[in-house]
Amino acid sequence: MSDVEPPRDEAELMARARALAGRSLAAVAADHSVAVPPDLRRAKGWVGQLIERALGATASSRAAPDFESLGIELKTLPVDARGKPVESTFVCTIPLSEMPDTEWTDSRVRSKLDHVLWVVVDGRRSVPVGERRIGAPLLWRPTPEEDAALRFDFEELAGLVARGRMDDITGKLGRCLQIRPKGRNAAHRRGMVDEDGERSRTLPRGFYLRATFTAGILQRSFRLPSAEGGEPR
Amino acid sequence: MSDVEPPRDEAELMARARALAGRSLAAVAADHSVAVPPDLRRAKGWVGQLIERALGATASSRAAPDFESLGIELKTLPVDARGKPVESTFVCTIPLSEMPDTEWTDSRVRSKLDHVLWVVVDGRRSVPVGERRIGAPLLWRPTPEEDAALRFDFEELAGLVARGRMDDITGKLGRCLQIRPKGRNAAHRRGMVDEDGERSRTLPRGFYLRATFTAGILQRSFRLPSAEGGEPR
DNA sequence: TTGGATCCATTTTTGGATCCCA
DNA sequence: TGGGATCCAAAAATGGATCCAA
Repeated sequence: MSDVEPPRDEAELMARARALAGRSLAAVAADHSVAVPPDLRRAKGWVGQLIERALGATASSRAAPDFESLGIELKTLPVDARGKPVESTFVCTIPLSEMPDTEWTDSRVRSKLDHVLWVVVDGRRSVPVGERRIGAPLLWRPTPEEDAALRFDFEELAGLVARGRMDDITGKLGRCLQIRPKGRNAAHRRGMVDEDGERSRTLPRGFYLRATFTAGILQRSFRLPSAEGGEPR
Repeated sequence: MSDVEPPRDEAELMARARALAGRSLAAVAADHSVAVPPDLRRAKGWVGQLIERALGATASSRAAPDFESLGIELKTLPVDARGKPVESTFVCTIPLSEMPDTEWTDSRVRSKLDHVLWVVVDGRRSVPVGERRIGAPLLWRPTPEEDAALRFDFEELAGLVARGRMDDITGKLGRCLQIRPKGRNAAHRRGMVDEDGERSRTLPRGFYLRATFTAGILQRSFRLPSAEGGEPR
């Protein structure tokens, strides 16, 4: 069971994901002969990579959906005791040179988010990594409202990037989509050459979904369909 | 006695509250190894937090009643020499984004006020904080008349908030429930983005009960049931 | 007396910084 | 370097309210 074949179709993928629900990370790691780290400080992408293996994602293939033939992206989503995301979700790095002439509709952000398999995982630091359990999977496509909200933020941010105002960009911008540093460390710089042939070096950054946005996805998918009753309290 | 367990039921809570009646704040503070401030200018919530401890309220746990399992909210009520409240009572902050689609019945204000344990405390500034005595506790639920009055004010205020007229709101509105600033200082602003993507920054505000309203609660509970005779004077 | 202004403690949220692997 | 993300110090919000000039 150490190497899993890519799922042949959506149904097979979802069946596998549902089979993981309720299992501990230690159990799944054992299935694939993977060692469990004591904590995630030195193994930040460990959970995501474990789930990739377990579901047969085309391992770390670049610039392509995790399930290439299905066009589906995999994202693990760490949550707290109440099921709320505890972290923002990385989407993709900023293709600086492409940004100026890319519309939302054919942007990387949008194609990454077009079809996502969210796998909820216990993200409580108080629980040892191996004992954390995998939760329900959710196959998601943005609703028209979600797409519009993402587009709104994207256009604002893309506008700044296109006008070369990279240094005016902070993580504070964007209601659901934000831009934050993404790289080895703060000293690291990425070179680029702009449209006028000017060279500059900027901090590498990426697009992230705010936790409030992913919380909304989970709410709408898990709360509404299940319970008729209103809000608690 | 430094850490008090949450009361198991209403009877236990009331027994504890009655046991505090007549005691000085210094005495209760000593029981819990808490230092008494010289005055409340720099320790505005001190009395409330002391009583929380003494009664075993789920210490500073947020967005939940003070006595969670009992569904009871704790409020200290500072009074003058004649037993009249000297201050308005803070209820909750305004959830700006929720206001437009919240009815009185399931508003935060109403759920906060649904069941309140009022603990009367000497609030005279002429008396050193430590020497001020705790008064009688009163477990209260709004009467139909009180609920109707609160609802009337709430609906007027909520209407203004919903229509975005935040800047027309002053503390003068509302006969029993009012909206006043609540925050670090007058310069502080809280950002929000409305449904149309418009950004605005408004002064943080909260709902408060006017002192005349809480005075009425005390009157009706303490005066009428005890004395058959008419009004004094 | 009132209502705009302010103060503290504590929890929650943020967003800049950082880590591993292929 | 890009893709998998989490860390964690600092900021902001929340709940406890009272202050004080007009």
